[in-house]
Amino acid sequence: MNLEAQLTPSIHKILQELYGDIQIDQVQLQKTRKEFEGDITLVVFPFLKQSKKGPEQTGAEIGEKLLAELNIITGHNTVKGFLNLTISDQYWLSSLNTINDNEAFGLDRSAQHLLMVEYSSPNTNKPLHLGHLRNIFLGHAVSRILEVNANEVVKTQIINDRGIHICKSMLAWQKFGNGETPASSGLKGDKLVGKYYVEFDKAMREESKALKDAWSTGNYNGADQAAIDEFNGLMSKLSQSEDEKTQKAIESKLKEFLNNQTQVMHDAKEMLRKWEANDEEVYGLWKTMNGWVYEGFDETYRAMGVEFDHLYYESDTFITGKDLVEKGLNQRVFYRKDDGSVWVDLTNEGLDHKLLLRSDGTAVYMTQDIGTAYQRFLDYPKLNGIVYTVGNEQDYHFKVLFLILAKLGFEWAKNCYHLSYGMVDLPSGKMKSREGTVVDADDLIEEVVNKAKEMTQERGHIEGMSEVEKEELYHMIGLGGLKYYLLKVDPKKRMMFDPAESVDLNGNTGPFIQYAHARISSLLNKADNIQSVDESTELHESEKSLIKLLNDYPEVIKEAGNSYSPALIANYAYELVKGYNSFYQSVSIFKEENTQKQNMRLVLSRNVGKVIKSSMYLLGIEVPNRM
RNA sequence: GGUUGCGUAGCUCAGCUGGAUAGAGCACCUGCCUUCUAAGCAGGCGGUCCUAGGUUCGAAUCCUAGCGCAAUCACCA
Repeated sequence: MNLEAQLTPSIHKILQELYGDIQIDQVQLQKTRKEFEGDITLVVFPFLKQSKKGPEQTGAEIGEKLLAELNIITGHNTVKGFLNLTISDQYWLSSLNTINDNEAFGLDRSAQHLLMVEYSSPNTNKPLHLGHLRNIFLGHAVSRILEVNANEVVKTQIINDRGIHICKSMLAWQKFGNGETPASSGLKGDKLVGKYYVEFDKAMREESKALKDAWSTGNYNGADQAAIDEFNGLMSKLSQSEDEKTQKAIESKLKEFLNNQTQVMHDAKEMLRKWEANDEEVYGLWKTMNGWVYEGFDETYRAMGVEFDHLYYESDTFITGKDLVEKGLNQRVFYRKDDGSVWVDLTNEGLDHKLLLRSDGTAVYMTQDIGTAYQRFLDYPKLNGIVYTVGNEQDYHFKVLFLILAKLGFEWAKNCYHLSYGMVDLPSGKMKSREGTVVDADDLIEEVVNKAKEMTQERGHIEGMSEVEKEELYHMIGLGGLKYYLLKVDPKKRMMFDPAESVDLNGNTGPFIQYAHARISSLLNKADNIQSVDESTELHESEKSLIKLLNDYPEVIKEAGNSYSPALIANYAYELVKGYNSFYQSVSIFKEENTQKQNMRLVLSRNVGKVIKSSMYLLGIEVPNRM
């Protein structure tokens, strides 16, 4: 139990003795700011009415009484209505011993609930990029944070392995690939498939442009009349549009229309139909190319140091989704329009109508998500809830999904949570695949590791390490820096990714924290026979504030769990390391002649190291013993 | 246009359920390695907490309005 929780009841009781009726929530304790003397501060403003005295006098009065009655309080002073209380060194030293005795300090692995955390969830038509990195690191870290908040966690992803986008890559590969494989080209599987996705897009754009030019000059070349009419309608609207916004809207409509008229697009759609009809050749190609992608992804996940317990594929769950929609239709939760499409009416919930099945009976994204959620609760009957790590561009989607699941009568719907995170921007603006500004995940990882290598060699702390150990170290530092950089920002917020800053080693960075751990390891290597702390040892200010920080750890873990925020852990670890560095610089350990003090400093160091390692583990970051 | 989110130092970000003189890192400037790892430490410079009202003993934090930015509102995913 932390100090505040421990003190509140006794202080409340004493205040009642002094002033009569005082509510317990009027007892507001906070940490004493470092410019004042004391450890914990009681805000006295709420008691002025009952005390009928000024803030200074009231504070002094309460302070005297607390000093007399509570023996862990050894002093007090009142500044402008804030009663600062000093807590005995003995209390702090005793808490250090408690921490020292508990190897799993702050961690509750009791697994009382079963949760599923979904993250990554890529499409199988292109490689992972920077946006996925934030998603993956976040989901992975949140999984670990939930695990130490009394949950068992199943880590999962939903792989978007079917649909028109996959067929595009497949078609382009058929047309232009000449049988190229990852083995024949030396390209990573996901990169190879991504290359053909780009090829498709290029072919479609070229054809689309040619079509526009031809049709603009009246050369329709046998196109059907309805299409020609729509084209001319859009063109004349475009020429009449006045403001920029409507013009842009019409342009994008025109573009989409033209894309849909192209032969390659027709072929891709035909391929999708064949896939749904289980056409042997198409299905075989689909299996092969997805297989390449998975091999590529696995390699990237391994480099990232993340893993999954259970994979879901949309090709397996979209049928379930369709069945559930039919069921909902029968229960009159949904309705069918004349054209055969199926909808849900969410106007009572303040939202709109939402499509669940197309008029041709095929599934949309929402349909698949309904099926996947249902399947998960079938697979795990004890499942308490699902956490979806998905960008905030899909806030609306998940709001709708959870409402639909509730309407279908699933009680667990209320335990589904959208872990919504902000987009990652580059200094040059948004990432756009069209403009080639997408930062590839593999490239980025390689870059940060190389940078770590360069900087580590420059420092020269690694003599005597084997080549393997060195490579591991570079990887640990590079990736640690990258993860920390992406995780230290509040997940909910949009963030700026500055490539130069992400490989920085100084200040609020991953390597800064790793470095502290390496220093501590090196210290402990030189020490022998560390005992528990003698509670009469005299405490230096920097030592006391470090012990206070250590005491905060369990609370930080809880808050991080409640708010699904690894950023709280990152910020805490940074504060702890800053505190440790300050301590490290201001006192000496092996030159200390007082053996009690020396031992206490070693215990303190050991436990700071332990908490650094533990908090970094929660972020998915490894810490070295040397660097 | 409707809805949602955001707006804090030159830049990137912390500031928990309202509490003291708003904090870090980067950048810039000063010091500190014959002492346990200088990827460090100590210090300096830097603020209309978007604006205007309101609630309160007290507001960066809560409420209202406005301005700006972003996302979303598809038989896309």
